[in-house]
Amino acid sequence: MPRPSTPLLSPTRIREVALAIIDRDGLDGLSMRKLAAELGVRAASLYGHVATKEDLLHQVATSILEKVDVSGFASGDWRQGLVECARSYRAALASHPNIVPFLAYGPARREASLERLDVLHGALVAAGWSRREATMIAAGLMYIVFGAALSTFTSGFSTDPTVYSGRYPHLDRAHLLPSVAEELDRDSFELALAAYVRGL
Amino acid sequence: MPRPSTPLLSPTRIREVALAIIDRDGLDGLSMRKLAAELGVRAASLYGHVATKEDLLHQVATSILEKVDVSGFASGDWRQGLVECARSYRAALASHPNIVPFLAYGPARREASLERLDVLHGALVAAGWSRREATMIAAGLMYIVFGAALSTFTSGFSTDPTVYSGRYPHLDRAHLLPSVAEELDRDSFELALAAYVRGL
DNA sequence: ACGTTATACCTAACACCGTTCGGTTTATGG
DNA sequence: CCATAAACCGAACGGTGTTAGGTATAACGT
Repeated sequence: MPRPSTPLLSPTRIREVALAIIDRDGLDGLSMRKLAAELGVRAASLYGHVATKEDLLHQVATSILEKVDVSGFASGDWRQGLVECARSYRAALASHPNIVPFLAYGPARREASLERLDVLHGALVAAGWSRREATMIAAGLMYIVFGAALSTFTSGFSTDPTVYSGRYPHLDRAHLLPSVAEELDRDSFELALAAYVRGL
Repeated sequence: MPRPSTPLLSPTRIREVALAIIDRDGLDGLSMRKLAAELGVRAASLYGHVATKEDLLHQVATSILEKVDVSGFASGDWRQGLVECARSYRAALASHPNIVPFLAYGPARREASLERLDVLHGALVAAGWSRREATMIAAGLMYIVFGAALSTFTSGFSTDPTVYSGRYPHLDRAHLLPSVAEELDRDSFELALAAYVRGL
């Protein structure tokens, strides 16, 4: 199949299908050959639109990061701004959890991340924090956001009660967790966020 | 080379060299062939000692997690216990940063993690928190520990000042960060930890 | 001391991966 | 109408994790 009348591929479509595969099959489940197949194309054709697989992943990452909303700082209340910014950040990450490990890699190099970081940093400095303090406070917020988005905690529990019963005295009801994992994850995030902001 | 007089391979030696490669070349820098080569052996020989590469990574992960010390709870002061536990956890992770992304994957399934989690959970319940609260507090602590260990924040900055100057008004000194990244990372972690524990 | 067996390594191969090279056909601009 | 560039393809390269089957030796039972 040579040059078709209407192109089969576009950067946008490639990104969308790639993200869909990541959501469905995980980060390791994305291969250029599989992506091409789902686009009705062969792997080599992708390289006319994308420099490399890593480049594609960065594009997908950026498309997710761009949904983070930092307008909460407009209120002037930096604590509220911090909370709303963190919520928006986590929501963006939680909607595509499989890509978070990649997203966590060097976020400060991504333009979309830097723009938001700049707003955050500026608002903190305007509120009276020193530059260094503002950097550290923003870092701490990112710790909680990414830690929560990795969702490494509650979702890792097994649904098989025999894994825990009798072996870990204080975790003998840990098997209950997966059934309410989503709610517990959100509540844990909110608790951590509230405690952090209050403790500043 | 058939059966040598003294075995070249042992689970311990394999784990040590694997970790050394990960520390030196990153998580993606570890391949079974390279690992075998550094052990003076061919790749296939590894499979007599290790079920799979993922199995090997879990073994390495466990060997790191086992160094986490939760004895800080013996003091009876749960806040202090939380802080010391988090410090120990982060120290263990920070000494092998390249494996953290793998470590972050489902830590609650690992025996070494569960043991420590059990101690943490028990101490919080003993201090008067409900089971659910204890779970969430422990989760929040893990958010900060893993978020900080991913070190995704300060270490991601470029050393090239032109990347930032003039483009992000509040980050115009961001290029200074890498030179003091280690100290800033530690301080950011301590600040986040202190704020979190105080805010509980 | 000798034969058997299990051990600990090997070579070769499979199926997959990301990526590149050199075509082939067709849509598009002059 | 022709030249050119676009968009896709087949085939290949070197790499990956992993398996099957082979081989020589160390260790063991008699």
